[in-house]
Parts: sequence; structure tokens; C-alpha cells
Amino acid sequence: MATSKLRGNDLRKIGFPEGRATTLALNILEDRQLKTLDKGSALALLQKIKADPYAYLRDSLWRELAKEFVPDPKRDVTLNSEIKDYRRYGEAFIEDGARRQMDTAMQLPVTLDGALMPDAHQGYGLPIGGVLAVDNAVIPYGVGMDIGCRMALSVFPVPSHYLDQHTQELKKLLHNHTRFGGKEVFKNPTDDPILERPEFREIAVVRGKRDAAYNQLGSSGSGNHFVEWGVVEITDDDNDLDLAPGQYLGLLSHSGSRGLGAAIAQHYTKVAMSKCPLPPEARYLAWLDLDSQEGQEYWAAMNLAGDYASACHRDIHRRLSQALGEKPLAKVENHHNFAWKETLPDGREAIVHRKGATPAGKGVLGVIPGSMTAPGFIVRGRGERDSIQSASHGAGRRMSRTQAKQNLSEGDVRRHLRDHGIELIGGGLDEAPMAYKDIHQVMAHQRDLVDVLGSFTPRIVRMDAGGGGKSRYGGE
DNA sequence: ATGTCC
Repeated sequence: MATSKLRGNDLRKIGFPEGRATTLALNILEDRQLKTLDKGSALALLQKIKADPYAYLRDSLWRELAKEFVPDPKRDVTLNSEIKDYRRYGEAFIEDGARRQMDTAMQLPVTLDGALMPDAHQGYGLPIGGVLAVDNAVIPYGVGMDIGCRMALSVFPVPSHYLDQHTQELKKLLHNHTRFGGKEVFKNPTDDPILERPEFREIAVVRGKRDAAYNQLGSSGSGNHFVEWGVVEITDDDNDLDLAPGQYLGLLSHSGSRGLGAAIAQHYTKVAMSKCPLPPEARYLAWLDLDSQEGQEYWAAMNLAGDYASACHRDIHRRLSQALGEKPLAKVENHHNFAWKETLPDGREAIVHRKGATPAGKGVLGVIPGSMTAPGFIVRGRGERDSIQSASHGAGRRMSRTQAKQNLSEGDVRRHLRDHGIELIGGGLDEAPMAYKDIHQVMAHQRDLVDVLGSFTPRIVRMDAGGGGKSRYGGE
């Protein structure tokens, strides 16, 4: 009876699409002929069917599932045979998987234009670091799971040597006034006006998450999310922040829309995949017509999740500013994992998806983080048309989470952090600085996309304690 | 990235 324990989530981990294929697989496994199959063997078999569905088309038990993995011109929306041309920044160190995913996205009949940022790596559907402009449609997996995930920086009127003199106090503030991980939330969540938005009454999936949204407000979640104190160095006199060149104490946060955004992404991805069946390699790129009821709902829910993520950062910075007893001189905030209505250079209206890519329209400010032991950069967009007015959202991974856990040791990471003078609360091996690309190289590949106004060098970092042996994927 | 669900 071991098979009865197999869940949809197990199938997601071996790359099964949400929806019919998963439902079919779970139903077929209920067949009495398969009752003796243990969980491992069942997963191995399902993987084989997905990899070579043609071998199972005559198998009476598995035929219906196998069909799900074979292109069906009668059912599937057809991809263009031609891959539309698109720019790749820093192509030499972009992995093949990310390139292949972007190629597929450039074959969608709704695609107008695209670009791949120098921190790109493989994700679900659109690669992380992928920018895709489409015609009157929105792709839930082109936005990603953590809708509206963002960076927020506060610059304080405090000299940077405060970090050296008050290291343990600042560390304690992070410990006391931030919440990380799946379960940790504030006992006294802020009653933010966002919770009164009509979407919480009008959209079913959003309504079901209102209580969770209230409880999770101001919490940071897990994965690559962080809150950190560090040194802001302003190098450019003309910096749009009214800051004199020099060094300041800074607070940088990276997190998103928590359970609310995840539920919206999961729900509308399922809807899109059932309404817009695509050939297997493109299945996760299913879109919703923007004029459809579901498309309008997703658009409203996505915007709410973005505003919620912003409210969370506001709360994080308010709590820490109060605890520090200082008001910020300047703030910079920018989001990725989102879709915007924009006008392309040729005048066409487009829905521009930036999955792990930073908006870089002319004069638009943003922060591109490096790693715990490398600076991030305060940037101003140059409005470059070839990148669809976008830039990278960080350094990007050099090692997958699994590779990092296999190749790095706790001792090595501890030494590396100590050598760089970094204080860390939490943080797993999969988030070790060595798992990330060299931010200086990444920045060198996007000189045409952004101007650098200053830097942020982390000193005291808090992250989730990390997943230990748990398998994770993606990361935006 | 989330919640533990087809």
C-alpha cells in the first residue's frame, strides 16, 4: 500500500506538469495491479513514461498518461517553428538549460520579443533571468512562484563605522525584528491597509489566503531571501538619491509575497495549463488571454501580491528603523517576478514578464545584490531596448542547490565568511556565497543596461536556517 | 518559494 503515499507534490519534483498528467498518474496508481509497487519504483516508472511516452502508447494501463507527454496537434497550441531572435547578455556563462528554455519561449505564437540576462539559470517554464514580451496575454510561470519578489534598501544618516562599533547590537536587532522560515511569523502582525483591498473579497483563491496574509505580513520566508545590515557607498555625485558621496549604514531586504503569491501562482498556472495546452517542452509556458475572465483575475491578483510584497518590506524596514532609532535618508525598491504593461520601441503594447530580472527603464533605480561576501550595486537603468529595459536581478547561481550541498562543507563556508568579516544568522550550504557567480563579471556584461551609482556591501546577514537535506528547486 | 494538496 506504499503507493497510496505518493502525492502530487512528489510528481512535481520529477517534472510532472500541474493538472491532468498528475491527476491521471495518481489515479492509475490506484489500480489494484499496481498496489504492490513501492513509492520509489512508482516514481521511477512515471519518470520513464515521461521520458519515453511513445513506448507506453500501447500499454492499456498507461496509455492515457503517456498521451499527455506526446505532442498532439489536435489538442496542443502549435509553436512557431522559427525561434525569434533575442539578445543574450554574458552568453558564455549561461547554462544550456536556460538557453533552451528561452528558445522555447521565443517560439510561442504570442511572443513579441525576449532577452536573457547574464545571471540566467534554469527554472520552471521561463528561465530565471528571462525577459519575455507577449501580445495581450500573461504567463503565470513567466512571472514565477514568488510573485512581486523584490529588493528594498534603506540608507541611514549613520556613518558606516557604526557597523564595527555596534556589531552585536545590530545582529541582535536582526534576530529580534525579522522572521524567517515557513512557520516563524510576528506575534503582533501589522494591520496594513493592504488587507482591506477588495481583491481579498472578490477573488476566491485570494480570499482563502487573507488570514495567512495577515499573519505573514512582514515575515521574510526562506530560500534566497535575506535581511542584512551593510555599508552603502555612494560613488556618483549625480545619484538621484540626494546623497552626498560617502559611506553610510544601510539595510537591504530581499523577499516576496509569501503564501499569498504562491497560492495565486499555483492556482492560475493550473487554470492556464488546462485552457492553453502546449507541446510538452513548452507546457509550463501556458498563458491566459488578458481579455478573459481568468486573465483579468490573475492580473488583479498578481498586482495585489506585488503590493503585498511591498507592504512586507515596508514593515521590515519600519520595525528595524524604529529599533535602530533612525529615519532613512533615502530608499530604493525594485521588484522582479512580475509582468508589466509596456510599450515596445516599435510602438506595440506588450505584456513584459521579468522573471528574476530587474526593470531598467531610463532613469529607473534598482539594487542588484552580489552575494554575502561580494558587494551589490545601486543602479540606474539606461532604457536599453535590446534588453527590453531590463537587467539581472543578482549574480545568479554557479551551483544548483543540490550541487552546493554536495560540494561545499560547513567548515569551508564558515572560514570564507570569517575571512570576509561577515556575521551570519541562519543560512544553509545551498546559499553559501561560493554557490553564486562573480557579480563583477555579471555587471561587466550589463554595462549597456545600467549605470552604477553606488554599492552595498553586506556585513550582518540573516537568512532562513536552510533546508538541510530537503530537496529544493528553482530560486528566484 | 510555498505548504505538506490533485
